[in-house]
Amino acid sequence: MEQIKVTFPDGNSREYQKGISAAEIAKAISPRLLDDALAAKINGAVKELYTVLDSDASVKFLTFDDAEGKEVYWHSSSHLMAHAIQSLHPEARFGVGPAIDSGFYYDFDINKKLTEEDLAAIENKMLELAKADEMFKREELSKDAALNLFKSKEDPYKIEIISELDDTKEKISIYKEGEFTDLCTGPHLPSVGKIKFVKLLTVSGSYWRGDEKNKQLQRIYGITFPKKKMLDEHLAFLEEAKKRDHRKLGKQLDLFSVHEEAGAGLIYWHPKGARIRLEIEDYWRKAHLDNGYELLYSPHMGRSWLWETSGHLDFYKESMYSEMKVDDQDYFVKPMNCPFHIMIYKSKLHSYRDLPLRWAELGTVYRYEKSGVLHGLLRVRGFTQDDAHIFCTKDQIESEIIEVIRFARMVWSAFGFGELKYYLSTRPEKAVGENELWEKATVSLQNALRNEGLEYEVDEGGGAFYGPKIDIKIKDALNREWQMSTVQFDFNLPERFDMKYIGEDGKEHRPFMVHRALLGSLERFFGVLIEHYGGAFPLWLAPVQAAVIPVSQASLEYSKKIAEQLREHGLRIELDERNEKIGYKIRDWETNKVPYMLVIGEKEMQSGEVSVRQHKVGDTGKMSVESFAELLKQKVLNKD
RNA sequence: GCCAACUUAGCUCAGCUGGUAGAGCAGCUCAUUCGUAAUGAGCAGGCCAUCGGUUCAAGUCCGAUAGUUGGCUCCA
Repeated sequence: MEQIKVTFPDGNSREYQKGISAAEIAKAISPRLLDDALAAKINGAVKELYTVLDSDASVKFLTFDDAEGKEVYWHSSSHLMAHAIQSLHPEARFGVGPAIDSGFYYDFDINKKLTEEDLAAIENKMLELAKADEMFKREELSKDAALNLFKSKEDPYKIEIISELDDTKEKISIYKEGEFTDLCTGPHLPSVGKIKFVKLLTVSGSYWRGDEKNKQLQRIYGITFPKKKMLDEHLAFLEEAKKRDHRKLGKQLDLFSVHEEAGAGLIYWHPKGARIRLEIEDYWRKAHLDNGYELLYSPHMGRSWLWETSGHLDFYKESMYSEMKVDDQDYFVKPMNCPFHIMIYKSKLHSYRDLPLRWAELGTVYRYEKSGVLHGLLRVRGFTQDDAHIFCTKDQIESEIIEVIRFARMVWSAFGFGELKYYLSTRPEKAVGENELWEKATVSLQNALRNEGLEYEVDEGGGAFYGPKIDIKIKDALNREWQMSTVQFDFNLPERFDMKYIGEDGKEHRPFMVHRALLGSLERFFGVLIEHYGGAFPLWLAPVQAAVIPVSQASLEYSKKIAEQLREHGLRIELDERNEKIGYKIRDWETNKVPYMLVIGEKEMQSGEVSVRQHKVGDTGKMSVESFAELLKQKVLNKD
């Protein structure tokens, strides 16, 4: 019998009989591996465990610990859910059901409007079907055969998908699992029995293919796990995320509000929230001034000429608020700051010696967002961007981009976000600007990332029509990713506004323009920050840095002096004058997540010290007022 | 905008199949003067989101409007 050589990820290789399946190899290695394995990566492609090997190959067994293993697991779970829905509601027709980053969903068309209460029944059915432990059987078939199959099942969505496939290019395959057959590329688990723990999370409407012109289907999101512990941990994570919800904390800590009577999606910053914003802005301004930026202020509205010239009235109108008449002229509230910065640029003739210009503004813009997408601070209709525009020459773009990336990293680490992810988006099919410009700009973005030694993902064709870009995502304390920063070239606006500078050669040249936002918007950033810190802000941002708490009225006068003394050090201090027991007041400041509490009673009056209690830590002993002030000032300085 | 759920005191929530509203916290007053996560008593607080309908009777049922929440390609 012919032998083949199989190489494993650790570099070792072994000989097996030709025609052996991946599952048999796993079994030969250890029964435990066969048990844990969900699929196999054969020569770089994820395949079913029962895949047969006919020639030398590299094989990696995928378990639930691998991202690709999870994907197979959750994708198979979506089939299982569809199976359960079909057996409970035979009239159901199915859309698509992929695995997602955290679980899976399936879209389907059924007569009944499902509510969250119906999910339990589907969950139970899934567990029941999983017990039957049916295999996922793959079959390949021609386009006609596939069409006939789904015509017989009267499933218009699958028919639509198949009719767009080309079976001369790719095989059309279906998977059967017990009674349930689905169009699918796979790969899948060997059998549904691997799916042990199920939690269906939400049911919602979703348009067929995400297009609101199409029929709205129902979507169920769910997640599954092989071990109970994993499910429990996931549910605990969801619970923790709920606790940190910025909308909840915003109310609880009196940071901000939104008022339906006064308009949805518009944020009111309360004194404590505004205090935090002020600290953010102060840091932001100083950082920009220290890093070669100039700061600008620009109007909140502009005449239609501006928006016609910029092109916003052509390609951005649906996100802009309607015009208002001023002296019979149409004015628009700004959705972006860029045209204003360009007007400032154009207010005089520029020499190449002026460049680069780095102009930043905390610019408040208003954009129409559909009512259904508004979400606390994260998706709003009015917000302040930490916007900047860089105007430079061709020779400067690379160093400018390097500088922006370096600056972004510095700002993010100041706010406690060390782990960033970078995404480079290149030229889409429809684009303005010459190829050479795109090439040059894209290379400069690439070089900037490489220069900093950063890993990045490339989204081919994912750039805006006016230029390539780098997006930066941050990871918060719960490991969730947020897209925050963006650095975008713009080949459109300099052209439209006919921007120029006089070069060394005495001739007119077009400057390069880069849009750049780091925090994105202060509202959204604040929301992310609240969740990242769970409302317990670091000292330098905390609206109240320390509360001075007299044990009884007897030490009130002395406490007042201490509070005053600390305020003179520039610290944000509150004095708790309430006639309550010490335990009550401590509890109150603890729940308000104030970093420090100073307990002042008879003993402290005698010794002239303060008793320091730290949030979440507890009593940390006595020290002098001055050394406490110095400690705090040092921590503020270090953004500790 | 679309689908679903939701909207009751400042906040968090009860209020069963229709019979005109309840708790805790917060607030105010009084007593207490207290040593590291809730002292006690009392008072006050609501056009039950808004508008309309069904009914002898609506917080409760129906409809509309506004808002909130979860979603609306992470592509078989």
